Amino acid sequence: MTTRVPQERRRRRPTRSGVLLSEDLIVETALRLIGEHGPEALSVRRLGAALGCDPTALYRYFDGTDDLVLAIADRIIGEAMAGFAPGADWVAGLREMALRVRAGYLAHPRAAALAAHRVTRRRNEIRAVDTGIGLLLSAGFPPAEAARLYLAFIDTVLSHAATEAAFHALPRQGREADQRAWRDAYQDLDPVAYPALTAVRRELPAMADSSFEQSVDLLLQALEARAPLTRPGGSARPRSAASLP
Amino acid sequence: MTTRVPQERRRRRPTRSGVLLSEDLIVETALRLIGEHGPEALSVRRLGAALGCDPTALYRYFDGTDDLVLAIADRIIGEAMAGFAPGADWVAGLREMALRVRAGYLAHPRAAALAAHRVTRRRNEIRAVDTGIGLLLSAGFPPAEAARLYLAFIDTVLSHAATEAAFHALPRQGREADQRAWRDAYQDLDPVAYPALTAVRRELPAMADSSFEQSVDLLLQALEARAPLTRPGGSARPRSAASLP
DNA sequence: ATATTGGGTCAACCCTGTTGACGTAAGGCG
DNA sequence: CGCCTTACGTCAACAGGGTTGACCCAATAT
Repeated sequence: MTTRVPQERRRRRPTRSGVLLSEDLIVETALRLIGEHGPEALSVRRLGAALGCDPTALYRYFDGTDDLVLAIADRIIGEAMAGFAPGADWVAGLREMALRVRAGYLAHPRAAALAAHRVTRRRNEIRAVDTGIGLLLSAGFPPAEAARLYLAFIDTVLSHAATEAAFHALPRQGREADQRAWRDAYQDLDPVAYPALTAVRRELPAMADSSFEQSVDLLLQALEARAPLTRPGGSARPRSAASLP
Repeated sequence: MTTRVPQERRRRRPTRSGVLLSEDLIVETALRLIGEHGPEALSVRRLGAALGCDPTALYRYFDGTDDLVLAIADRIIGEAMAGFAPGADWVAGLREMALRVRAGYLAHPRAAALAAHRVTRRRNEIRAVDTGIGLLLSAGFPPAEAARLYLAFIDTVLSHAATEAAFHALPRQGREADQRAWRDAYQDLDPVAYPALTAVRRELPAMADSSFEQSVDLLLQALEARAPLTRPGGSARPRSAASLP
């Protein structure tokens, strides 16, 4: 497994350009690079150039690109969940949690696309799991069901966020092509071969939009319907009238 | 500018090693390559070597790596949906569709990691979209809502499948380590700092299991609750009976 | 039989991540 | 204060990636 840098770095030596490298500085610069010049700007060489050091100097701080990406991912999770304090309404809490995770990933699409399907098992992730399961427990779900439902919830949120991030991480060309596809390729179809597509033809351009919130809403609706306790916030959303008492 | 090969290829010319190239042969070889040696084994050069042709010959059939990946994705969809004929029960139809897509991606776990997040805009995908939207229309949803809900449905299915495929694509070592993590790393936690995790401690090993079916069930439950028409199959939802003892 | 052109080949360019050797300066220690 | 160790920044090099343009042969259309 990754032989990470053991402890506090004591000895510092400025680079040729006078910069004092540090793990934090490298991660921050990597995120800035991605934010400014697009997802494909993250490479060891470019990162070295942005830091004003030799690219290979980064290998003194990280075992490789993978290790660096994990460090970035850890920071993203920390940023996303920073200051999150759920209230009494567990449905609203889960929804905000979903939106925070999604925003965190979308803020750094390339890093997210690389680290999306990975279980970090680090502090920030553990804290998030505790928070999420806590919300389901507060809804009255017994422990076993709370754990299972949380898994379904977070897997849905994470995999959707990963999908969106992966799309944003595509090179500009492919991204636009994918969006255009719903207007172009799906428009002139044989009505006999594709009756359903023909029926919803005018709605297809909207398929380029994100389904994240729609999916989360559907999931939360189902969770609320199954919850042993009614939630404190009351039924602010129209669909919950159909839920069980 | 995707200048895809217009129609049937008429002129054939064997490569130096005597192989007759074709779009199908290239895609099949790519899938075999990925299945045998992992996703990183897919490169234009290696694929050329496996086919017994010059690497750049592939550019006569695909605009680039991206185009090839889309063709691979579409073939996986085609394999998964082959022979699928939904009955009157639209919920059951969507569920089978979900399971088929999942099985298709799991059959090629390593290719799925590359392909699952893309819009192929090819024949097999278009047919699948038509089928799925058709099922929602048969449930009585108006066109706009059918399109939006289908997007949420298929995005959930695809992104979950991608997550699972990515896990299955891990080397055996890392997979077992990930599963052990739920027993090990999440077991000895500070009960004060992580109360919820402590409460569900005995259920955590189950977190290593898949949440695919659970998530699909939740989604279908929400869809059924919103459907204008009651479904022909009756309301014998497997969920309530399938809940844990 | 000849003209056309699809498409396989080759060389070249610029990008990537990663490694090993090298040397310099920082910091502990006498 | 000055040595000695070693952290770490630098450099050169390697192997592999995608993609392009020129070249030219042969398969087909006429």
